[in-house]
Amino acid sequence: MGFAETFKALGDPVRREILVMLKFGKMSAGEIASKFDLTQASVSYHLSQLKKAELIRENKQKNFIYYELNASVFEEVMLWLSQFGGTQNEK
Amino acid sequence: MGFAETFKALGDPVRREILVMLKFGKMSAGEIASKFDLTQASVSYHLSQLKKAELIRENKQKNFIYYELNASVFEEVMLWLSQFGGTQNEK
DNA sequence: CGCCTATTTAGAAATATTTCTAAACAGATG
DNA sequence: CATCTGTTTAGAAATATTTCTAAATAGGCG
Repeated sequence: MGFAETFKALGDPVRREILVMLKFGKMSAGEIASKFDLTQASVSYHLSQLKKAELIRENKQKNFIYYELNASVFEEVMLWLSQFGGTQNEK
Repeated sequence: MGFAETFKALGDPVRREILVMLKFGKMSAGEIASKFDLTQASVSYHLSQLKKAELIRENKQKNFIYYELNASVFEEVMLWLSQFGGTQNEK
């Protein structure tokens, strides 16, 4: 799977904010970019990092590219983290 | 809390390996360093990053510094991740 | 086809991270 | 106290990441 890429992707505040935005539904690259004070090219770079980490999926329609969350990788990350006792078991 | 630091800390493979080692019990800085092909100074740097992220705690004894996991921050990270549907609910 | 519109790619500059070597520090011990 | 052991800190070099501007691509539309 590649935890390195996943955690690196999650390490950036812009990328975490993109993920939070996508919780409320899919958005096009342009819509996402408009929420940040960054060029579209920079936001495109962040989207590519999130996609590489498989935290989001893209889906082309007309000449828009829509992005949406990919819940399964979040699950895998949580599973990995749970090995450190991060649930409400012990204590 | 500071998810930026936490995820950045988790993004490095050496640091993830340190965390996995600490699952089996506390270890001194020297013991940890001996498991890597890196100088002690470099491993010390990684330990400082993990400590800054509060993923580990230190505990001095004699002239050794022992490191151990801090489960509570793992919990917070999992909680944050769960907002993205990363548990076995929906579907 | 020729041209919009939405988005990405390339390449460069700025910034941050990782690693090393050398030096410093802190506590125990002879 | 002088020194040894375990570890960190400082500073520099190597590498990676983030951002920008400018150019390229891709698909739909008149």
